[in-house]
Amino acid sequence: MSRRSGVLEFAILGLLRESPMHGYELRKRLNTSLGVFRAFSYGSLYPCLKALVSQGWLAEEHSPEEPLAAAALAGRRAKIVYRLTAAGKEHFEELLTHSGPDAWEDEQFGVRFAFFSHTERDVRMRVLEGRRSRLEERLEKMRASLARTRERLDNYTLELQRHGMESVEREVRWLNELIEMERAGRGRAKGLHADQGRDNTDPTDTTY
Amino acid sequence: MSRRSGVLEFAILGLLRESPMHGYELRKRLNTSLGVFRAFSYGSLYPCLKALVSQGWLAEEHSPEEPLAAAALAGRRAKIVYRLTAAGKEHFEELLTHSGPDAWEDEQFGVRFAFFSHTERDVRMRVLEGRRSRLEERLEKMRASLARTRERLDNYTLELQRHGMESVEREVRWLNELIEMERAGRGRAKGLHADQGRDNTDPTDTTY
DNA sequence: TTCGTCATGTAATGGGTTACATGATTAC
DNA sequence: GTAATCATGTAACCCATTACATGACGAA
Repeated sequence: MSRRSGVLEFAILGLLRESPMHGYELRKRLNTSLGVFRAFSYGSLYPCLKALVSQGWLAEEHSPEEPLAAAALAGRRAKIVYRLTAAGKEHFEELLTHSGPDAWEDEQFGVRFAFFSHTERDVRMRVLEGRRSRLEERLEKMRASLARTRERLDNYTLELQRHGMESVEREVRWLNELIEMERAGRGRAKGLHADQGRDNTDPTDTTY
Repeated sequence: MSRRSGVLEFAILGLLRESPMHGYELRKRLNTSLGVFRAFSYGSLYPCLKALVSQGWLAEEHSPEEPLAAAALAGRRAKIVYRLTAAGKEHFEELLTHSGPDAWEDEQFGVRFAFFSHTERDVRMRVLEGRRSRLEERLEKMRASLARTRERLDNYTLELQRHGMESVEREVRWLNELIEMERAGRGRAKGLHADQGRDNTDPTDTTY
């Protein structure tokens, strides 16, 4: 069995590294912390959690703070809190440092970046620069294709293309700034995660 | 049977509306004309083409310009040129005007826009405004969620979020300009597709 | 004559959603 | 008491990719 998504797995491990959570909350975080980049449904999440548990990377805790045994006997379905095991933590650390060449592809880059505060500086640089050259390569292809086909495209298609290219160029500039800052020493992240006052009581389902 | 993708189908019909093509070339166009938005593989394309044929929307033409019968007898596999049938054209026109509420979702908007020169002005306006309000709604959610969680996010996550929001804001501004232009009468598209000098002889596989 | 591109196709697999089913807890 | 939200889960399906298989054509 089953369900090894890569991004999803990575994101779950990363979020749980900060603090234990149950699935429902995990999903909300998944769809906000990771920006616009990804949105997962329960149909993906829960099976993946189970898989990670059977891998030994997560452990289930059947809500010890259960409001007492009153309901416990009647097969009452409990909140399941997931927590990263030692092995899981180790595995996540592995994934963080390894970061193969698709760490800078569209699907992965977002999640990777989201956990940069847990990532070594040199790895961060590799990923940022990898991403940048990936985008520059893409830009070149776009420019070439545009030059070849410009005159046989209608204005809307042209405008679409132009806007697309500008988006990519904009991301390149963004990466340039980030790389600059990393180089300058002040990584804009103070170091590890800011762990003050996590309360966990906010409403509203946040799927953009 | 099988393979009804929505976007892919739409794009194929739209591209073939301009001129007949065989699958291979169709794919290249798919991955350039539609900008960064989509990339399809043959594994999707060919089955879809077959399906569209059996729907009666496309017709196959087994390359009449075959360099003569010399090879024709030996079961030689021919280039298959696909052409839009009358029914297909009608169906595409249908799709263009109908444009339900997911015409302005991420998956569809790109293709829709790519064929705006075949689209009535009022439909164009509906789609552009629909897209814009979709994005504004998204922005609001992002802002709200950011306000709620700002202080417990590390700087990288924050930066990711910020950049994500800016991207959306940028697209909104782009839409504003487009809507403005549509209103001003000069739709930036002269009308129909520019049909001069289609030569069809360019190299290089263009998948960004 | 071999290499790169053109050209068409299929089966297996992957990664995800939708829709459904269930039930607890909170707020009105 | 009832509606919304919290919470967990499964099965069926969908859309697309990957890997593979096949072969023609042109240029070096």
